[in-house]
Amino acid sequence: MLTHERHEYILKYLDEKKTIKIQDIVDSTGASESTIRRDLTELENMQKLERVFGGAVLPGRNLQESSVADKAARNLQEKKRLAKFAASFIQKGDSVFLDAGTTTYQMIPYLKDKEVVVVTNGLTLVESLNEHGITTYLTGGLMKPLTGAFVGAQTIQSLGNYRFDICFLGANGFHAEYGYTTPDPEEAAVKKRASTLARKTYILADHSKANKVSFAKIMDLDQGILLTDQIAGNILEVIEKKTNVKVVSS
Amino acid sequence: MLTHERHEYILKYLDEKKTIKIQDIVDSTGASESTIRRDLTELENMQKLERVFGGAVLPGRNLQESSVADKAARNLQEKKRLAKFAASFIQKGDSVFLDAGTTTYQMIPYLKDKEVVVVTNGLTLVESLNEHGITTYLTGGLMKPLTGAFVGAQTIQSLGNYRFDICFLGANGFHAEYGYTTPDPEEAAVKKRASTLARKTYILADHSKANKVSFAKIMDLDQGILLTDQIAGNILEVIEKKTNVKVVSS
DNA sequence: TCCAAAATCAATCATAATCATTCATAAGCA
DNA sequence: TGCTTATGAATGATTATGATTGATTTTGGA
Repeated sequence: MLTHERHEYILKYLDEKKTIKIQDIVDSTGASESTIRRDLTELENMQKLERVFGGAVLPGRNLQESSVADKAARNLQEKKRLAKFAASFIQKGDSVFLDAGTTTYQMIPYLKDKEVVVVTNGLTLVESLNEHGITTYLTGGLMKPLTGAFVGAQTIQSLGNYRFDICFLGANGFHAEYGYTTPDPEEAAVKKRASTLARKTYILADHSKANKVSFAKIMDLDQGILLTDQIAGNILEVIEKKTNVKVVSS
Repeated sequence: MLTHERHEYILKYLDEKKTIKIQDIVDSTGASESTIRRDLTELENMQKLERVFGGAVLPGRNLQESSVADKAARNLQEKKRLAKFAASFIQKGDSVFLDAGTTTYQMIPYLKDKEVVVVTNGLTLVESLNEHGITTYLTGGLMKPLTGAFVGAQTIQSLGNYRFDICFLGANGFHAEYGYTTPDPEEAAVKKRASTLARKTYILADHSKANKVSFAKIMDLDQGILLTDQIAGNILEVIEKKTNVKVVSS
């Protein structure tokens, strides 16, 4: 069976049943599990489907809710720990840039008593920041429905009006050679811009992001301080040569 | 049964019946109690439901939402009529400024087929615009918690990047001598700025705003076209001398 | 009201399923 | 032949699951 035929089969099946199990595909196509996994990964990159544990589903029509909320729920406790740790680096009265993202979102409760001014590009963060009584500026611009992050020339320009004492960014991967990366080039550009406007930049990325490389580069490792939870010994050594790493005490 | 499938099942069931028992889910999915508990915990983290003893219910709307929703519910039908009327002035392909506010919010469904590009200063409008697949830029800036409107120098500056074919503003009062007014001076400044960048400006204000004067002036009556529902005869005459008025046909 | 039984709960553990990654091989193509 | 791409098997890691435990909450009768 041709690769293309399998892809067609998967998509057609998905279109009818909305959901598909890897084992079922293996049984009906005769291909190996590895191959089917590769198929699904590829189709996911084309945004034709969304992978879930054990199979795949049609991409949520309400992407904002389904996939972002999914991610937010995952490892919530670890995210909170990392967020609290990150917030501990903030001084009273700092001007803070807070990147859009589920981990940075968890930092908000810990900003309450710091008398900070926050600038963010995250739509979902604004309301929560306001509820906590934190003075907040939103960059504005064009919104990415998937992440609720603002991007584009307008966003970049907005940022130029500010200087930050401290800047917190999310990243999908960090790698000794390729630096910090994230899937969307436009979001990467915003992150980079924010970083250059800050006296100190911290990147929040848990251990699952170690050695991962995503499509768009944000910046090199040495441009920021990495905050993470735990990390395998030998990887840590390589990374530590390039950047300053701080690990949450467990 | 995939984890994702169970989640879908639970949410769908909840959406119909408003309430769900753990035992019922166990019986109908065949999964263990532990698993279902974990499902519910996760869905609660996503704010898709609220756990109660023995099961789960649909999440209760928080206070912030309810008070805004209250306001929105008031005269909802009239607002929708006025909004639909306003949208009828939009040409295909127009660049549109949409002011923050409950009436302008109701215009969104009618923008769908107009292939417009929208710029707005209203936080609550962005998500709805995105759901309707409308290309949207948010001005950003400092948010006014009560109205969800962005204001300040940042907002004003953002606006300077655009020119609008058509501009829709809300107002709390219109008056022959004092013009269009609104309670917040900063919001008034944004409205005025948007108006000067537009070829045509429409103000949406129902009859209850007639002859009312609020603290901050947006602009004189002759700077825009007033859209309203009905208006007492003698007032209308006075207003009409100063501005172009269009009344919804009832 | 109070108490005890029943139901439900969170937390933990071991197991099973699924996962990404790597490597060696096979197939396609110049 | 030499090169690229696709495949399948093996691995160790990650995630999901079900059973068990003892704690907590609800229920219903005295």
